[in-house]
Amino acid sequence: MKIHMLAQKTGLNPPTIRYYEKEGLLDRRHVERRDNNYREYTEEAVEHLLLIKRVQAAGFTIREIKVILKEEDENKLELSQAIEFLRKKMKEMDHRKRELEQSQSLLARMLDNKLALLEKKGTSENKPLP
Amino acid sequence: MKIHMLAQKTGLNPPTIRYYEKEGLLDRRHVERRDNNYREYTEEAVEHLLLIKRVQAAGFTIREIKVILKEEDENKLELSQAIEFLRKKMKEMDHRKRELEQSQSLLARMLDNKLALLEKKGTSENKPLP
DNA sequence: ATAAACTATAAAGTATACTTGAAGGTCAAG
DNA sequence: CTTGACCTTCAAGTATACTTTATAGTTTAT
Repeated sequence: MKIHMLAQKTGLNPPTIRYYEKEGLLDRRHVERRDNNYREYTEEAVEHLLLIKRVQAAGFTIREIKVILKEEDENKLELSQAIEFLRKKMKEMDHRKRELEQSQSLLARMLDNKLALLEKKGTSENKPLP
Repeated sequence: MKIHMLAQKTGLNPPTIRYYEKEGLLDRRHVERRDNNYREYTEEAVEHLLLIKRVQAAGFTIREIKVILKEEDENKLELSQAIEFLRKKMKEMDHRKRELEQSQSLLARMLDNKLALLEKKGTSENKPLP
């Protein structure tokens, strides 16, 4: 499929996809060139980009994603490094999750405070959401 | 206390603290000027900055933090807006948490795969972490 | 009293992750 | 065979969140 189609299927736009390729996030499993120099994408590319979106939303940088998603070259040293990296990242994600939870309860308290304030200021027009 | 002290207590550095002030994240509750034009920080500033760090780690931008942490001006309209904003953000955080969890199980699978690969390639020198 | 350490401002620089713009090649339809 | 919708590359622009640099005033220690 061509870049426009892939863009539609992934919710990204063409320049972003080209940018990801330039940054090394796509390889021969996902894209090749046709005679006219147009990029031709595989179905695998769709999954790959959706995965990138998810991992990125979880707080990874593009360079980090590149490290964890790159095609395994079966090199033992790099494999060990990738494993170490993944372990480290899992810990970081635990940490981030805890921070997220703490911030969430913080926001909940702030929300309560503000709701109480609103109550106090104008009881009549106060309409809490259903 | 002066900026250097606050920096030590919060793990930020002075330029960052000045930057936050410039961006409107600190107000009269946290900082004032002395005769020599030096900033004088309150103890409240320490808590405030630590809170900013936490909320930021949870994925908020500085502008968003500014909105949720700014001193309540007791204006009903802004209050309602802040409440709406907080509700929206809580939902976003739920979403981010789910994505984090999904990414985590994804990474766990990848880790398993890589560990299996490592097994296959060289059983002798393979030392899984304790 | 003078050097070292700390403070101030303003402006420029950096990194990340894109987005936009310019200038041109390709292709399908009328 | 040209128009319009795509495709290409490369360079420059944007937003966020700082960091660094330059220049200068203030305080503290010897």
